[in-house]
Amino acid sequence: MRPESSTTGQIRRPSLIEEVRRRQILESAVTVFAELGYAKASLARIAERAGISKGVISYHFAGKDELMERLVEHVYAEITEFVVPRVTAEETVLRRIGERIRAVADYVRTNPAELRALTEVLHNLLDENGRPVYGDQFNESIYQGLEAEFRTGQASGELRPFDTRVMAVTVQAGIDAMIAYWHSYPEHDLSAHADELADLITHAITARPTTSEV
Amino acid sequence: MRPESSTTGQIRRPSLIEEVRRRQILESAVTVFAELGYAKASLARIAERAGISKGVISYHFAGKDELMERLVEHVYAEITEFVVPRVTAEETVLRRIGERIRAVADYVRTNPAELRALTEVLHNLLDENGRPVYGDQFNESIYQGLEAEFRTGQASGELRPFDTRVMAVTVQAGIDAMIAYWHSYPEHDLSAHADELADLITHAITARPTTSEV
Amino acid sequence: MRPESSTTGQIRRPSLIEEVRRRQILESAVTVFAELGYAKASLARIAERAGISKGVISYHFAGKDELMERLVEHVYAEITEFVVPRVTAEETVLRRIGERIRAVADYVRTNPAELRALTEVLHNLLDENGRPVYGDQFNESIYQGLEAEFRTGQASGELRPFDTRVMAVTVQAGIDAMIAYWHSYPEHDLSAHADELADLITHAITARPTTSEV
Amino acid sequence: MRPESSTTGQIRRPSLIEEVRRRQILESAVTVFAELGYAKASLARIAERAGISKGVISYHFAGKDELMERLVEHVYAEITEFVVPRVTAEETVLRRIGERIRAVADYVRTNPAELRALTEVLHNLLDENGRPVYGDQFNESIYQGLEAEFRTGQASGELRPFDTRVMAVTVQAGIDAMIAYWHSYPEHDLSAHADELADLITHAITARPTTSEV
DNA sequence: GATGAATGAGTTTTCATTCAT
DNA sequence: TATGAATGAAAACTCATTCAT
Repeated sequence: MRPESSTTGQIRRPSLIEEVRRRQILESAVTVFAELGYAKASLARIAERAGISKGVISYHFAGKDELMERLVEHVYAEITEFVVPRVTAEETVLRRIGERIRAVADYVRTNPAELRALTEVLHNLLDENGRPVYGDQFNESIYQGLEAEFRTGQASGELRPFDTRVMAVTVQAGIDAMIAYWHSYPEHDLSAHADELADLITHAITARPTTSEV
Repeated sequence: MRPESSTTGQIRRPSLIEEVRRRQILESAVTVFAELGYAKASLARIAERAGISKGVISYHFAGKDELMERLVEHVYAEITEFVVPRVTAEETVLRRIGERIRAVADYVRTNPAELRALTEVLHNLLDENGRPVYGDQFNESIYQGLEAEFRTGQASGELRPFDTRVMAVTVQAGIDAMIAYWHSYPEHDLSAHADELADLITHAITARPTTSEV
Repeated sequence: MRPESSTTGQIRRPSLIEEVRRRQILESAVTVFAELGYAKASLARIAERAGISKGVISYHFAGKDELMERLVEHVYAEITEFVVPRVTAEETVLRRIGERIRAVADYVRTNPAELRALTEVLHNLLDENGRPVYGDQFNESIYQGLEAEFRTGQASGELRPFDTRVMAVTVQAGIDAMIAYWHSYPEHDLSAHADELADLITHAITARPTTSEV
Repeated sequence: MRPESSTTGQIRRPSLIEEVRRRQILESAVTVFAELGYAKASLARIAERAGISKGVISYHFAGKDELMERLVEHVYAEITEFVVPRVTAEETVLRRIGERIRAVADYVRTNPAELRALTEVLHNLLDENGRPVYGDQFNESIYQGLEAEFRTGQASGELRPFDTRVMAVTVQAGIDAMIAYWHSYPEHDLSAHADELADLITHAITARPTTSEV
């Protein structure tokens, strides 16, 4: 058993070697979840992929659930680290939205498995009561970030009035769908899709005279 | 074993009682997939919910995979039956798009389990090689239907020029996300979301002078 | 999965063949618990002894815990069925106590494994909070039966005054120890022990002038 | 590995620090066996309780079995040290028996975990052939001590004639049951039980005219 | 002396599937 | 047609033990 907490109640600082092992296990888990999907991603296969025995996983993680939670954190942190600097470097709301889309596309092209694994876990992991662990609680922070952008743009007159929550949900859905589509059709031009999606959203949100008649 | 084909080589016409049983099983399956999620939906639980023994399922379906494929067909047919007449009754492209969104929202409000179950199976079912059975191949017909609409509108000048495939993927993603969001937050106003989403898409696709600068 | 309850909520009447299987499994379990002790009595070994696969046990019992609870009931019922008629046939308190002891000794000589298995489970089975499932709640009914006897005898003047609870605990302990001793030393004369124990208890409980000076 | 014997063949004299460690481990083991029971008392939990790593236990004890054997010795020695002086201070057989009972009760009230842990190991520890390590071989010395007392009393006429082995087994069982009962019902008056038990045994063994008719 | 790390056997349980009746 | 019964593989997890540092 990995010493989770000492009798002094201090948080144990993980040793270097442990850090390496955990990372290695997480990366195997990413591969396996991405390739085999949630339902077939067993600890045995993750261990096999990592070239270690099953027990090692149990040693470093309290259980499969903790492993998956760490996986989510790990991938999410990695994406954020990649995307956020590129977004904040832009100066207008429209450019920031567009850059967000392109940055995610770039990340996904470089790390094709990561986001797939993240999605698998996010969509399927249930808590002990059968409710999704990351229902939309997970997306919530993304939505709030987008809504803040939208409100800024609406205040400045750059953007038209619209329901920011619906827009946020839809924009994020468009990004996710772009990725899923590319996963299904790897020969699809991801960059072009990203540019087109950015343009689509620009049309949807920018202020200008229009007559909705749907 | 259920006689799949007679010695005469004819396709066996399912008896009435068989049809009833299959429908009963499929409906139990829908409930169980919706409530428990893909990973926890076992044949035992589906049988229990239907009040029958597990063997019956094996008798009427070749296996769990076939049951899931029939479930997908069953729900998809049901949705289509509900949505298509409402869409085709509309006369402009914009109204048809809007009606499609609202019809799906109405369906989902009346049959909350159906689409959830469909999503679970669609997202998770893999073939014997571990590839998604319904990658985006499943969405393909939806995309093509939307693209046809878009091209009609573009030809008539009603819609601006854009990549119809990206638009189709994004519109369908917006609809799916609307449903998923409502599943997470049942108190969310689904009708308002549908209207807002229709408006959003209208802005994104209608022709008018604009200067994209994203 | 064994159909535990139908949708009608009726208690399922176990079929004959199921009854036979359950009895067979319980008897294998008795043997294994008696021979290997609680800690080494695994479902695998019980199945092996019964010549069936592990799955069969899971089919007929909800889990290892239910199996053990059924084992306790099974053995306890068997002993009671054997002992009670012999005890109730006697007419004085002293003879009933003596007959109880001898009857248990006779039972144990005929069924050497049963009581050993019972003791193993009784002593070791813990509930989910780590408390003994059959703490003394199990002995409680035995104690109360003995106390009723004692009070009857005390009321009639046949027995001297004493704390009936302590006496009940001690008498039962004497019986259990007799059995355990015989298990350790199979060549020990169990009948003679039973007679001697009956005599011992007779001295301890009968009314007559005495001067306690311990 | 701990050097069990040097190359000179001498028995290694354990260093002070080693002695301390072993005692610390044994005391943690006592706590864990008492609280969790035999089946759930793992080396991991013992190490955790002691605030050390599992490896330390392996260093100081050849294995879990040796640890348990040392635990038995340790607790047994402690009890003996506590009980024997009080017993030998008494001058008649009856008083020595009574004092033995009361001393054990006093010990157990002061050290509630010790005897519980002892019982757990005694009842469950098996040798490599699956036989109990401490069948009644462990009780043998206790029985012999009691039998010596009884024979002394019988020789002096203080006690009536009876089978000393059966009496020894029963007296020891009465003591063990007293403790177990108190463990189950901590609010039970242990001292009163001890006095009553002593009285009970006095009646059972003292010489006086009686007509056994059981 | 002590530790963290790793192993591999063994545990219970779940499950899709098969089959005789 | 339907059922109860059985199977065997695979799952997650626990554990005593070993070993390099």
